[in-house]
This record gives sequence, C-alpha cells and structure tokens, in this order.
Amino acid sequence: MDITPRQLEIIEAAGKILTSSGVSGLTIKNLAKEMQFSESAIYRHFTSKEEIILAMLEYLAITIDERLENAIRATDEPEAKFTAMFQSQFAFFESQRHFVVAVFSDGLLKESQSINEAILKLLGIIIKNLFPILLEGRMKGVFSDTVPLEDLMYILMGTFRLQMFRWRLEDFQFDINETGNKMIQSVLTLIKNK
Amino acid sequence: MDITPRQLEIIEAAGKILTSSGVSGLTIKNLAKEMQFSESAIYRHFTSKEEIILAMLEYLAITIDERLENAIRATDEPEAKFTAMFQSQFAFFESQRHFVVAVFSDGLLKESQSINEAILKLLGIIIKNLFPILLEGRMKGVFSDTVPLEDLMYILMGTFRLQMFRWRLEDFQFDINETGNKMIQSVLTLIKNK
DNA sequence: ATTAAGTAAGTGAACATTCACACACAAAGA
DNA sequence: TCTTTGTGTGTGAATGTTCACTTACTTAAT
Repeated sequence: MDITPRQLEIIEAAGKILTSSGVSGLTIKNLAKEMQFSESAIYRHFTSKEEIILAMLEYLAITIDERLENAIRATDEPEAKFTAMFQSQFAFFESQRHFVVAVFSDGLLKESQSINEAILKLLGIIIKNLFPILLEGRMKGVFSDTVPLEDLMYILMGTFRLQMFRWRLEDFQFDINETGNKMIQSVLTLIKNK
Repeated sequence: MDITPRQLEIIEAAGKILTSSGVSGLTIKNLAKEMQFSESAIYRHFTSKEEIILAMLEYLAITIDERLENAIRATDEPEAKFTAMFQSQFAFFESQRHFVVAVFSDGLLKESQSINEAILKLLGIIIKNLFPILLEGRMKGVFSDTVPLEDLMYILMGTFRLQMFRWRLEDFQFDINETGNKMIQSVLTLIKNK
C-alpha cells in the first residue's frame, strides 16, 4: 500500500486535471501530457486507471485523517475542537483545490464497487473524527441534546459539503475559508446550549 | 421550449439509465436500447446529447417548481409549509429515483457551461421556494434569529442534499421518506425559537 | 548484465454523430 | 377517387475521434 514519489506525482497530476477539466477530462492521455511523458509510461507506475483513482482516494483518506487528528489534538474544549476541525478542512481544500472534485464528485468511474467503497471510507473518516467531539460536547453540556447526535453530525457534514459544492460550481470565486467558517459558526450557534 | 411526448419518453429513459449505470452509462447507444429503437432515431428528437441532458434538467426544474408551489400553497403556517416542502421533495425522489443521479451528480457532461447553469438554476428554484417560508417564519417569531437567514437556508439545503447523496450511495436501501423527514424535523427543532 | 523507466506505434472497443434511404400517413390537386 | 407531394419517424452502415491498454524496443544507472 506504499506510494512511490512518482506515483504521488501522478496522483497530484490527476487531481489537477480533475479541477481543470472535470471527471471526463481525467484520461490517461491528459495524465501523460500533464506528467510530460508518454501514455505508456503511466502503466509503469499503475496497472490501470482505476488503480490511480483508488490510490488518490486512499492517499486523500490518509492525509485527511492525519491532519484532522492533529488539528483536534492541538485544542482542548469541544467547541474549539469543533471549530479547528472544519477550519482545517477548509484550509486544506483551499490550498489543494484540485482535490475538491475528487472528493465531491460521484461517477468517477463507471460502476466501480471499489471506488464507491473508497468514497464511503472517506465519509467514514470525517465521522470518526467528528463524532467524539460532538459526544464530548454533549456530555459536558455544551451542545444541545434536543436532537440525536447522529442528526447533528449529518447536518454538519451536509452543510460542509454544500459549501464545497457551491464553491466549485461558482469556480472558486469566493473565499471558502471565510464563507465556510462563517457557515460552520452558524451551525455551532444553533446546536449550542444557550 | 415545449417538450413532445416522445422527447419526454427519452428524458425518462435517460433518467432510468443514470440510476442503473451512472453518468458514464448514459450513452446514445444505451439510450436507444432503452427506447427500443436505433441510435440514429434519437437524433430525430434531439440534436445532441447535451440537449437531452439540458431538456432533462429543464423538465425537472419546471416540475419541481410547480410541485413545490402547490405543496406550499396547500398549507398555512410557516412551520407546516416548511415540513410540507421537504416532505414533497423526498416523496418525489422516492417515486422517481432515476432523477436522483441527475440532480445530485456533477460531471454530467464535460465542461458544459449551459449544464452548469441548468444545475445552478435548479438550486435557485429551491431557494426561491424556501426563502419566503423562512422569512415569514422569522417575522412571525417562529424561527430563530440568531443566525442569518441565508445560513439557515444553506444548512437546510445541505442537510437535504447529503441525505439524498447517502441514499444513493447506499443503493436506495433505506426509506428516504422516513429518514429524510426525520432529519428535516431535527433541523426544525434546532432553528425553532424555544 | 540486469533492471528500472522511458518511448513509438500500435490494438480493438466505444463514443457521438451523420448519411442515404424506407415506410406510414395526411393533405391537396386532378 | 386516384395520385402527387410533403412530413414525421424509423433503419443500418459508416464517419472520425477518443478511449484504456499492449507490445516491442531503447536508454541509462546500478
């Protein structure tokens, strides 16, 4: 499951293409052009296109997980952890816009069971990091207990995803750090105990 | 901008294919097979594949708008309108699952400006119907005024979209009417003035 | 001398689209 | 009442392009 430096380059080239040309632009030909070598050379590093996409999602899953854990560990109170987590997410996708399409597109490859699973796994990583924060917050009486924890989680994740979706649809025109964090603070206001 | 019965049949066949085979499965060949006639016959009714997708989004926009207006007009209080609106949405997509992929996918066609616009227009229709409800609710003191109206709207839309996304990702396994409406009620609980 | 990492030149399949043509039916003129 | 002409809707075969992927060969470093 280890990734060579060359493979990482290819993964990042794939992300770049996804941003500029969308899902249908991600072809071996374009990938080779972006890497400045021939199409056949791609196959020295990956056995298929599906493997490239899977490696990209895998790589994203690992880095997102590490980053979130660090961001959360660096803070103390649930409310601060909460804010830190989403701030970290927005900052990451701001600095690596090309991965936005990868994470928030479906239809990356036709009917691929393993890609579907990889996307679900990515969702699972967010849940894994977010849930304990909400749980701790509720136990400490910081977050409202009028709705199920699970629902709080989906409301948050939905709000986050919609902002990313709008950001991309509007061609990254607005400042996602500002807009995104403002949105998350609004959710925080709603779920906090008064 | 009028749609012939035959065109409507093709649009519905396209939706069906999207559900079963995803974005990349939507080819003229598959469309012709689903319609049980030749590929070339498709071009008697549409000049291009892009036009088929645009017509589908256009058709969806119109029917969704009409349906939402009716659902909202049939109720009186903001809270009831709110519930009715989302109930109507979930029921619609439950009965016409094949359109779920159409509305909640991006990457329907590469870099098509007009398709991007059509999707934005679809978002606009939800906003157009949702915003007055929230506004009225706030004026009547039913909904919280601790966060901007716009934010409330995006939280709601995000929650709705995420439920639809999960529903599709999990192959329509759970009851979207039940789960979805439960989620929406949770949001309602959060935004209501206590 | 082996191996890792590149290339040029292909492969068949799938893609959207176009072509010449055919058949059913209706309106209109003889 | 025939016959002409036009229109709508279908067909099979072919278009050129792009796709993911393969094969045979080269080069350079270990």
